[in-house]
This record gives sequence, structure tokens and C-alpha cells, in this order.
Amino acid sequence: MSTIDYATPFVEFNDTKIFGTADTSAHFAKVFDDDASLQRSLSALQRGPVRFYRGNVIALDEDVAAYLLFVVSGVVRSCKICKSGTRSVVAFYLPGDLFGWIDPQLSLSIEAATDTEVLFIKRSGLLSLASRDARVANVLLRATTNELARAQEHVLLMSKSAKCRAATFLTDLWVRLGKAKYLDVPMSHQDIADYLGLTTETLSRSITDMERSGLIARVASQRRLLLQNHFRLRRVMLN
Amino acid sequence: MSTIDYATPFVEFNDTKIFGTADTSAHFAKVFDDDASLQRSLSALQRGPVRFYRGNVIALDEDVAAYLLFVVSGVVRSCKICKSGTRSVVAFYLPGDLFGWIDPQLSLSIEAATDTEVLFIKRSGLLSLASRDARVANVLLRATTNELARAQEHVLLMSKSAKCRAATFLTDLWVRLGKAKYLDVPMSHQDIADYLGLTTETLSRSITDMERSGLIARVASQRRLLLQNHFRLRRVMLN
DNA sequence: CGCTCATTTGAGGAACTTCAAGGTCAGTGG
DNA sequence: CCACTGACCTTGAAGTTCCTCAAATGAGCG
Repeated sequence: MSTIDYATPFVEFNDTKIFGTADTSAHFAKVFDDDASLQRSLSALQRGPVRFYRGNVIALDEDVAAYLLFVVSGVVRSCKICKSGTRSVVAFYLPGDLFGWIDPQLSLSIEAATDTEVLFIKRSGLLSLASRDARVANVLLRATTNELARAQEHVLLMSKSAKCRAATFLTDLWVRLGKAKYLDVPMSHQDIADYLGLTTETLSRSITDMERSGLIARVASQRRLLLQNHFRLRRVMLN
Repeated sequence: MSTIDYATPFVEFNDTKIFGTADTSAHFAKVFDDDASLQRSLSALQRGPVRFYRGNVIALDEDVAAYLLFVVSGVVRSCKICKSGTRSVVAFYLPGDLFGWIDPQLSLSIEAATDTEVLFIKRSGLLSLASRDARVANVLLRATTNELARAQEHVLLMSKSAKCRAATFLTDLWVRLGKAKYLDVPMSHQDIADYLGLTTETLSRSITDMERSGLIARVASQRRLLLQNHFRLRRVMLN
């Protein structure tokens, strides 16, 4: 686990958690809710949940080579610092996401975009379990292809206009978070801008623009949004 | 296979093939060169190689749902036509690439970027084979994670400057094609531009610019390049 | 040679970035 | 309780990059 300090005391979570913090044992195993022996095998491979403060590094290449990660609560970002000093966010992972098939060549760093709880799952153990149990293999394949589909959508997004990118990001996030009435954006504008390949200024202008034209509204807190006009939002998302 | 016309007579291949056209039987099975019974199982799942002319559609969603694709020769592009009429190329597949885990939600179309030979492999059959043979499962997982890594690199590329994108594309292509002395770019500038999120004009200007500053040189045919100064190329690729 | 299609080049304009400043909010200490 | 602080977000003006439109050049093929 290299030099990561996950023994830091943890104070409080933000409101993005979807699992209660009480049952910290078998979050990932819940995916296989019918087979007790399988759940035991999975629990044996888990480590955590481990808590991280916002901004801290969760894993680097060496860790990612040995573990898959399962997000229990909060938001995780996978990002790359270029030699030129610029940062790109390759992906966000939300509660329930299983990920970790990452090319060490890319040398991405996995970080906590908000305070977060993460499960570490022994990669080798999970793979050998998968070779014996087709359900596990299926879950792994599904997780990977899901991530691939998201990456491809991300590619497509990057060649659209700033306003389209922002609208698409917010709508997708709203869907991924369960289509609640309000969209409480959990990550910072800097993170979102780095994900969308924009500056924070352009992102801010895009959002303000959408607000002015009545597509979205800001409610109370700064980061609480209301997606008002889904029809017109969808039209902006087409470019 | 829907409405695709792959019975069209085929005239001639371009020079990107890596397999001889004589042994048309077991291109994919060659990956498992040690086990004759496994090779037989795999051959039974294959269909093809099927030949396609440059520009023709190879597969749409329905086909992709049922088959994985293995490129025998030529270049395959996976692309998306937006409702606004713009086209994006999500990925290029070269000889030896196995792919097809594509989200039907994205409704990508798989097309021949050059004249090409493609193997169709029954998805369901391959998956059940994978659940019985760990080597097959491994190849599938490797193929998927490779594609994911490429997609993530693609995302990173899209937030860089035009010149950096062009330089990176050419260098990566040169590597993927085996680091031959000359880089014979198999696809059109339009395809490359759509892959990089640029216009053909900007792409052309970027390449001309690199030529003028001695990073690359054009040799004889229009699409034959010589990567001259790898050191300076690498510097441009950093942004 | 003359056709078509692909690539190149140029000039002007739009979109996004950069730089700089102002505003908002939550936490902290007087 | 209130001012102070620092992080985050917003706004404006100027500059750069890339796109758009238009036209010229070049390559491949009958």
C-alpha cells in the first residue's frame, strides 16, 4: 500500500454516502446476495472499508496492481498529472462502483474527491475465485465493460462544446446518483473542469449560462442544483 | 447481421495486412498455439474471415451484441454519428485486435477504415468456453482491459493541444504497427481528425508544422511518413 | 488527359483560455 | 457575536487556439 496514510482519524462524512456506516462488513459481497459460502470467500479477500479524507491519495500503481477497489461511500477520482503540470481527471467512481483495471503505463493516481470509504479486494484472489465461479467472472466482466463504455462516452464528450459537456456531465451525474429531486454535486468545480477538459472559468460560465436560460437552478447551497428543463437540457447535450 | 452487404466482390488489399491471405482458417485460434482441441472449439465459433471494402459498415448494434470481432487485416474504426451530423471516431482496431464489448446504448457503428478482413466470433460460445477454460477467460479480460487503457489514453489526449494530439497519434500508430522504418498511415485524414476531435484542416496544419520543424518527413507517397526526431516528438507529446 | 476525391493553404471569426479581480461561504479565533 | 481567513466559485477583458468558409493544389484512376 506504499506510503498512504489511511490511519488518519476521520471526522465526518458529507452527504453522498449510500450505505449506512454501521454495517461495515460485507458491502461488496452484497452483490451476491444469495450464496452464503460465496459471501464468505469474498469477505476473506476484502480489506476495509478504509476511510480517506478529501484530497488524499487512495492508491498508486503498485496498489492498483494488487487490489481492485470498491467504493462504499463518497467519490473517488482517477487522475493523471502531466509533466507539464496540468491535471486530467480520467474518471469518477461513485458508491457501488468496482474498478481497478488500470494500465500501470498510464501511472494514474487514485484519489478521494470527497471524504470516502473504499474496500480493497485482493486482485489475485478475486481472479482465482472468478475462474471457479462464473457469477464472479460475470460481475468482473460487467464492471470492466461498464467502465469501458463510460470511457468511450467520455471520449465522445470531449469533442463537444463546453456547454454541452457541462450539461451532459450534470445530467449523467444526476442519473448515476439515483435521479434524486436535487442534484448535490459532490466534487469541486476544479475536479469537474479537469474531467471535462475545460478551465474552471469556462465551466462556471457554462453553468451560469444554463442557469440564466432556465435549464437548471441553484438551490440554497452553492453545490445544490435543480435540473429544471430536461427537454431543453437534452437538446443542449446533442451539441 | 442485419442489412450489411459483405457478399460484395473484393478486389485487392492495401498493404496493412499482417497475416497471409492464404491461411484463412484459424487466425484467432493462433493465439492459443499449443492446444489442438481448444483450437478446434474456437474454430467452430468463428465465421469468416469476411472481407469489407473501405468505408463499408461491418457491424451495428445487433451484430455487436452477438459477436466479438477479430481484425485479420486492414483497419477498423468504431464511430458515432451524432444527431447534429458530426462524426466521432471512438477507436481504431488493427490486425490482431479482438474487440466488441460495446455498449448498445452508445449505438456505435463498426466500419472498415481500409479494405479489411474480419473474423466474427460467437459471443455466447466464447463466453461459455471462457467459463470452462481459464486461458480463454484470460485472453478476453486482457483484450478488454487493453481496450480500456486505450480509451483512457484517448481521453487524456483530447484535452491537449492539436499539435500534441497529432504527434501522439502518429507515434502511437507507429508503435502499434510494429515500429517499421516508415509509417504508412492507413486511414484518411478525415478519420484521424474525427478520432482526435480536430478538423482535417487543423490536423493538416499540425502535420505540416511538424514537417517544417523537422520532426517528421514525408516520403514518396502522400501517406508515408518518417518519424525523424523521436526526442523532439516526445517533447511535443508532453504538450 | 481529365475526372474525382483527399489534402493543403489562407483569411476571418468563434470558442475557449489566461490573467486579474471580486464575491461567497464555512470554519476559526478574538 | 463578529471580523478574519482561506478555499472555492464567479465575472470581466484581452489573447490564443482552433474552426469555418473558400479556394487551390495534388494524387489516383479510368
